Amino acid sequence: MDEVGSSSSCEWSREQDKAFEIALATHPEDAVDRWEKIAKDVPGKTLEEIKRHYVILFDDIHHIESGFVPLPDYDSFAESSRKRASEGGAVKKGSKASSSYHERRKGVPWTEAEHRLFLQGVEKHGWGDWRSISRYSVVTRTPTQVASHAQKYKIRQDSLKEKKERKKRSSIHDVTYVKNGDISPPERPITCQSSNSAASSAGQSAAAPPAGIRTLDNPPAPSAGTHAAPRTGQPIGGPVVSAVGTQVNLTAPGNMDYGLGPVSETVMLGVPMNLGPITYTMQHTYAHS
DNA sequence: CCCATCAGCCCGATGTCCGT
DNA sequence: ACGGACATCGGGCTGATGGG
Repeated sequence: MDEVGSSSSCEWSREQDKAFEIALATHPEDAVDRWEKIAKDVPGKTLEEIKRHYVILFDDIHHIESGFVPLPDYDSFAESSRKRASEGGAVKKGSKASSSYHERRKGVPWTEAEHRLFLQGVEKHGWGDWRSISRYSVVTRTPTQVASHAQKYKIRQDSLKEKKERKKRSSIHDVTYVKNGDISPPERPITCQSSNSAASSAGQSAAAPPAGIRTLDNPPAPSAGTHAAPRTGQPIGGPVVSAVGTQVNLTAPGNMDYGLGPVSETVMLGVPMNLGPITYTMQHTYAHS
């Protein structure tokens, strides 16, 4: 499995990697002639190379999950955070993380693809079975990471329900109309302010049905308003929209949101995929060094 | 002992305020 | 109008804890 970096004959460019991942997602496991199709989608790679790459990838993830592979060298991250800390001056409030050598790893934002897989995994394995979800659905994440993501996801959903009709952060712009001299904020701001909170609470409630946890069943209606002023690097709108970070390179409908309905159940279950900005290939490189 | 859950910390991004 | 400072929020990671 250490061939990734070493076997120059089968060097994979970033583009090829991406094409490979997308092809994996496009052609489900049970697809007829799956590998032929995938090979066709990845320029410059033969069927054999495709298969080998898949095995390597799968192996890597398995090894990483199993803890056999030393984690990527996060020293660079640690270095930068250390630098930041020192630049910022005082170390923050008695952080127990001040165990000098143990710097917190920098988080890799969840991609929309991962989150979709997560939702599918929940659907398939049930809420709480993070291990199975990690193993068969979101293979790019450890059970712990899945659980952590789920925790935040749940909190997010709860808060959305709780705050469906009120903004977290008040603003003078919340006042958008006056009713019979009674100056009161509207049930929900009409402003198309695209702050996370606004977009997800106000915007979402305007555009989508009440955010139930199972958003797969709750596709938000298209809303020009919420999508009008996207925040850089953030998927727009939708109940779970801010659960994930940045730049999703999926070719998807314009208003694709997390948990947005008809994700084909056949899409990529149990297949390593890292659409979006996640640089797992990098991690594998580490793993193979 | 393993795993799930919870709580808290940390950091980056964004919104708002305020001085110029 | 613009830009900096500060406040707030969201998301990811980690440690503690409890249950099977």
